[in-house]
Amino acid sequence: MLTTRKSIRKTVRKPKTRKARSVSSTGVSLRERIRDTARELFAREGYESVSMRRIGAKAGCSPMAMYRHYASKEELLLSICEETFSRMVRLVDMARSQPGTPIQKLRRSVRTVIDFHISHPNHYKVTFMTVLPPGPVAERKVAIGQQVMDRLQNGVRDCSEAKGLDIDIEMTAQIIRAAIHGLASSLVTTGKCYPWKDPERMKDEMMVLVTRHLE
Amino acid sequence: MLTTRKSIRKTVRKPKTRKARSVSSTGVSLRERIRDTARELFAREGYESVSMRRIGAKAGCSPMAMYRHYASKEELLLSICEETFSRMVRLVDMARSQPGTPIQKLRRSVRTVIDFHISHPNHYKVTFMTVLPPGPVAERKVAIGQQVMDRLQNGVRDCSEAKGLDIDIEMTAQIIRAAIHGLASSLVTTGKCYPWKDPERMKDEMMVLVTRHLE
DNA sequence: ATCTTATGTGTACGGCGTAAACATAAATCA
DNA sequence: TGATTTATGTTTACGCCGTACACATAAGAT
Repeated sequence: MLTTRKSIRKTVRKPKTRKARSVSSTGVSLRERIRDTARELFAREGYESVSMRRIGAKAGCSPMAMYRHYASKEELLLSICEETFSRMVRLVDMARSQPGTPIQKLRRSVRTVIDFHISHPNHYKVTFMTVLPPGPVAERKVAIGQQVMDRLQNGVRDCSEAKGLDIDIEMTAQIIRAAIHGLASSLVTTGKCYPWKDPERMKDEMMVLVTRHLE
Repeated sequence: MLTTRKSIRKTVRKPKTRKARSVSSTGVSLRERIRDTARELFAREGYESVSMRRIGAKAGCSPMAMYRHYASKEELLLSICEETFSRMVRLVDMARSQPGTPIQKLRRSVRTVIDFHISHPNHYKVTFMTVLPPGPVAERKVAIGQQVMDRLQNGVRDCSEAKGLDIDIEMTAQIIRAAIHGLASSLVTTGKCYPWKDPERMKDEMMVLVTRHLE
């Protein structure tokens, strides 16, 4: 309800409570409305095809209003990516905190992430299928995404240590990551227009394939 | 040497031999120069970050000259994708025509495609990591890419029939495709900036993982 | 009440993709 | 050969784009 935000361009100030000027009847701040609108448009029409002007029109503000909340169109995109990554981290942490053997936890993590991507194609498309031009913003995105990889690697390490396996933990994690993205991108991009044989079974088979040597 | 091209906007005419006007001393037509320049720039800076004006400047022609060879910026991109796909098809066909058992041929195909992607990151980035906005051009791209999938599926079918296996051919091919792209995109995007553990072994392990149940 | 800060709008600029009109070299035909 | 047609280039111009900048005003803080 009381959404507090400090300016993005000025230095940090004492974060006293301050209500946003225009909080709609739904209780959603303009900042969130902009991000939600942008995510939907970016996913449906592609980052570069969507103009700030159109986002503003759909979110109900002037184009320049968005620059009070996001320094640029790129930063707006990055903010969506950050949200996606933080959700992924949360999902993986939850999956690993549930009871089970290390291999069960790892597979649950992988499965959870895949399902998250499939059921949130907008997040996936914007976060993983949008290439933003090389530069500082792109590098920040990579750094943030690394948090998920760290979790994945820890899951593999647990399996390895529990069974005393002699495997390359880093490489195994990277193969799993590649499998997840290969699957997710294939399913998300083609969507319903391509006759996938049985997505659920495909997910299971792929997951088992890349983790079989851990059990 | 004698590069013949008919107009892209006028109706078909009798295709008599006709030399292009400006074939540089290298024997490379303007059309090829534009495509090569565009591929390099698209791969390095991203499709949307590169303007037709800049491509023209680097290729040595006016911006509008390119519209005599490609109907739009999108069609220019599609032309690069077509080139990539046709090379992939050629590579897979070669790999399958060499002697060997079906499984050997399949693995050789997969390995060849992966290596092609890794050693031609520009082609890969432009063809597979550039999302062009939904529309007729995007659909044509999917249709063309299907040719490669057909080859892959045939390779899987050969394995299945040779051994009398009871597997889902279509799904297996799709899993292999997903694995290829997961690996290629991971390796190509992060390039040398990420400390991959041992790309060659990673390729081998992944390839074996997704084809093990075929031998 | 006054001051400060947060958050909105209006206007303007340089760059974009490309339509339209024009120019001319090359090929074809008489 | 000269005339005509076709292929292939340039110039100009239009309507969008991201966003810098200047300004307006609402919401605490004092």
